[in-house]
Amino acid sequence: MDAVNTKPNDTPRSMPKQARRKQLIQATIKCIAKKGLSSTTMADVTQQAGLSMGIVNLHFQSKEKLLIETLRYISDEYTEGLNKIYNDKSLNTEQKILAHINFDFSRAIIDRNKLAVWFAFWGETKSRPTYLSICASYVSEIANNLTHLFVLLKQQGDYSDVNPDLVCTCYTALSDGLWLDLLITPKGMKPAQAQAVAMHYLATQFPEHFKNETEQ
Amino acid sequence: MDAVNTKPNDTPRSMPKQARRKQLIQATIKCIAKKGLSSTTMADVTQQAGLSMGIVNLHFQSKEKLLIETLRYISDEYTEGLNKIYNDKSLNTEQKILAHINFDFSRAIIDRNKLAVWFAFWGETKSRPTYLSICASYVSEIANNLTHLFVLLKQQGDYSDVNPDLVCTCYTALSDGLWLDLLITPKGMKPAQAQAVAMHYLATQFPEHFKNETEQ
DNA sequence: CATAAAAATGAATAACCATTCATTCGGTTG
DNA sequence: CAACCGAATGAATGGTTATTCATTTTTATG
Repeated sequence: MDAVNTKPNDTPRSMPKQARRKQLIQATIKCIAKKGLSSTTMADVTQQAGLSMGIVNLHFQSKEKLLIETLRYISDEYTEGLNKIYNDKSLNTEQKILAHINFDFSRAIIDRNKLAVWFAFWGETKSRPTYLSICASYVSEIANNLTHLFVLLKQQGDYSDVNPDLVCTCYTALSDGLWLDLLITPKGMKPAQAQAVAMHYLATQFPEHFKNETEQ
Repeated sequence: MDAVNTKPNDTPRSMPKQARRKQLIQATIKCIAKKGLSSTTMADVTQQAGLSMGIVNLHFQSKEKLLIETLRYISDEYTEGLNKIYNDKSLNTEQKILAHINFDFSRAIIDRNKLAVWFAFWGETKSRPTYLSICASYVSEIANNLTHLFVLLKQQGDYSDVNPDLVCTCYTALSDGLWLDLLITPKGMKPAQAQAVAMHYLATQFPEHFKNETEQ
């Protein structure tokens, strides 16, 4: 009978519409993590948010639209975090790549609640074109940016054999797979360890820049 | 109004119980791929199987048990395929690793219907202890076997810097991430290409054994 | 303070769905 | 062929759930 409050303590009715939507989306994330996508109900979500039954339909029209906005929310959070790094003029190429990896395994991203949401939606992409197109668009955006970073880094060392496209595909897949480890073997795989695995791969491609620090 | 028949054309009532169960599990896989886990109903599954409503409860007691057996089915298919390779006396270490990779990207495994099922269940592991324990057990079984192969291969070359545990974790995560690519960007990522990415990683660790054949 | 507008409520509704079980079907046995 | 028995059927049941909307509560305005 605990944990029934995603609401920011005081939630006046005057708060902007967007804030209430965000509150409901965050409640949805918690519910999907707690009960699974297939058995989160409107009642669960609204109760988690500390609000009443009709509220979701008021703000999102339907459950399906709430789910779509939830997927969009975590996609946007991810791509915006990466874009901020990519656009940061104070970082050089190597630093941006390091920042990218740090971000991929940061608290906000590898939160198991959110990981559960990612996988739940991925599992439905085949049957929901809307989910698929949201995923396809963030995937291609990120790939473009990251590949470009690898192209730049390639020019800064003896890396004639490196294929930036391949490295981007490989790094991205590796990172997704490590997220799975963090989700299903939380006791066996810690965030720092996952990040070390990702670094290990980059060290194979850019040894002059990313020292292999694997100890033990 | 097509595709409503997973049943092996003739399905006499006399067929062994196990065969009917398998038929229903295969129908379940198709339904999860077609409609998503969250909206496959008993009616969908039984209709897909060409049978009547009550049949699932007759053979599995409940929908939940059918789903558990479906997860177990694809887990077993995967681990049994790998164990067959691992136990094949006619293969040496290098050949076993190659066979493992071939298997990971073979038709039967990267079938998008089954990939959708994997991800759907992974998305529910956080809320379903039973799903989690099934996943945890196949993960550790495979890791043990694959790590052992890397230990053996390490002894067959100048690989003193290679960490077999790390390579196993990295390869496994990479392979899972590539499955995701095959699921959500089927047009951008082909099976052969995914396999090439996996080979590319292994070539970084065991260059004497796995030549890097990346062209283009 | 009075009034209007906006936001939120939650009981009622209608649709949906897993499960049950009396009945039917098909194969086997003697 | 008759009698039997396990397998399969599918209409009926009861519980669940998304959605609606008349009502209430809160905020903004003059």
